[in-house]
Amino acid sequence: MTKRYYITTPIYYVNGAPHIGHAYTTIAADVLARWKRLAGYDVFFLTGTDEHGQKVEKAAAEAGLDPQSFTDRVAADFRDMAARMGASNDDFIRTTEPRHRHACSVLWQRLVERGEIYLGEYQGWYAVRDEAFYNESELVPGPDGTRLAPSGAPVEWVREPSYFFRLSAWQDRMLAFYAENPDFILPLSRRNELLSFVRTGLSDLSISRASFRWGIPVPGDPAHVMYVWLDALANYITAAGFPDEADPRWAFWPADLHLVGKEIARFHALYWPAFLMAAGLAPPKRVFAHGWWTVEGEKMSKSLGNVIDPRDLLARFGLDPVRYFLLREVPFGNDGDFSRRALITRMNVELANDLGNLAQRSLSLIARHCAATLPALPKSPTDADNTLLSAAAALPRDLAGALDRLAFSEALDEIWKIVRAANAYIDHQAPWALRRTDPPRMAAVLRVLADVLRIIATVLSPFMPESMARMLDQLGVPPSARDLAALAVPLPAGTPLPPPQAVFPRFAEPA
RNA sequence: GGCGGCGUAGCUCAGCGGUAGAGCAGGGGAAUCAUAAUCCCUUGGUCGGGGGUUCAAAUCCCUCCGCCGCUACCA
Repeated sequence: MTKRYYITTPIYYVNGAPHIGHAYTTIAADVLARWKRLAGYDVFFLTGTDEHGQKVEKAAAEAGLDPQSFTDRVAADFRDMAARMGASNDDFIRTTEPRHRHACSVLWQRLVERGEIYLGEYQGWYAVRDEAFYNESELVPGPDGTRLAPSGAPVEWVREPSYFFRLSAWQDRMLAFYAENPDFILPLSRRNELLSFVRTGLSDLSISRASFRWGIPVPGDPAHVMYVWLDALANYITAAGFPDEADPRWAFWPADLHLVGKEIARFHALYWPAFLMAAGLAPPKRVFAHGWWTVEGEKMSKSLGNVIDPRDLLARFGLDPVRYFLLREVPFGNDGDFSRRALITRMNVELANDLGNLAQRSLSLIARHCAATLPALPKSPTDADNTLLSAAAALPRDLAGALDRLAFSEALDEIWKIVRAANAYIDHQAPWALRRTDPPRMAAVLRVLADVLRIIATVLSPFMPESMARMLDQLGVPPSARDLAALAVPLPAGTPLPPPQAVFPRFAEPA
């Protein structure tokens, strides 16, 4: 039976350019997708763009473009970002595509048929200047006693017809769902927030707008377009072939994991499963909300001018070090700080010194003293050999555990324990000294190192695909033998190895 | 206001009932195969303040101080 794994990033809202936060989600999802493929799963990895809504309509107008041309341009930019981040996504969905408009319409109709949608009236304090509704509690008193929006804009009480989703009827069923699926929304802090939100009571959700046009029309009532979140969330089933349940991709539903930023946890962990269950569809298995990055200790903002285009980072530091840093520096789920200094330290200490140099010193000795071919495994391995080899051999299993919990930084920490152990091993064994006293033992030591490096490079390949492919090249591992299962089969002694080349050069500060 | 979380070595954090841990940074030594990288040893903390429970508390309870998140339609 095929093991399947369906993972998604959010679809990114196209009213701004891609920044480090988008890259972060995409990279994390990519690592999991690659890891699952390595472990033998049939993976479907989806990313894309969310292109409807009033903000997009407005941003397009400001850019002097019609909405479709505008979204075409920005969507292309996000697609480029994903590719440059090394994302191995199997599909890239845009909510303006016909397949998605169709899926949304069918989903809507199903909700109507099941009595989950009704036509009502949306009312509230509306600020024309902000084009936004505000809560009573958010309003501030104006100078002449009138109410004002937090922005200072005047507000008026507005009523407009709107379709509603009967969310209030789902409160108990959602609480039961969370109780039955304690790991549905992670990390735990987000689960607590969500539970307390649901317990305080759910109101019905307005799911259509009549005040602008840029969206998917409500079936049977073209004066309304669908609420952007209903539209956006549905992308995850559109891409799985909905409503065509004969589509091979439908076998991937329900999704194993929706990776999201913490700001959109509620949409994915409450509204989305409620919509799905209301439509008679299975909810996703898990939602994980990661944290936010500050830059050099400051919140990212356009006015501070510190918004980083991830592609600028690649140009300066290279793709793999950036991927490594983002997942190593901060426990996934926490907020973190992106600092140039911290990145350079990790590049130089962990990538160049610890791992890069370990490979270089081991491979140089093999190249020079073993006729550039892979030595044979030790005939009678020592305790030191066995300790190191078995610790390395345990990595795939240990990492599977950590990665199932999305503990990327823990996983990398586990790997680095082995890297340090291997550096201690080579120092203690001193193969450069054995060369004179005991050449067969030198060869055995070097083979142990080569095998340990092979395991390390294999399990690290989801994190740093390009660099680890080069390392595996140098270790003589054929492309067909680079998954977890292949680790069980030792490479034949005598395999010719190419000349070693540094995989992670030290980063020198430009003068 | 309500609900939840955090405050542990210079820095980033782990530990969550049994007399303080990791990485980085700092100090000393070894080695010289290697990207002057590595290895070994080591200096740092009355675990935010106070009170309590316990034979025993970073670890449980109370309280105070300081931060932070959520509190409905806003990626």
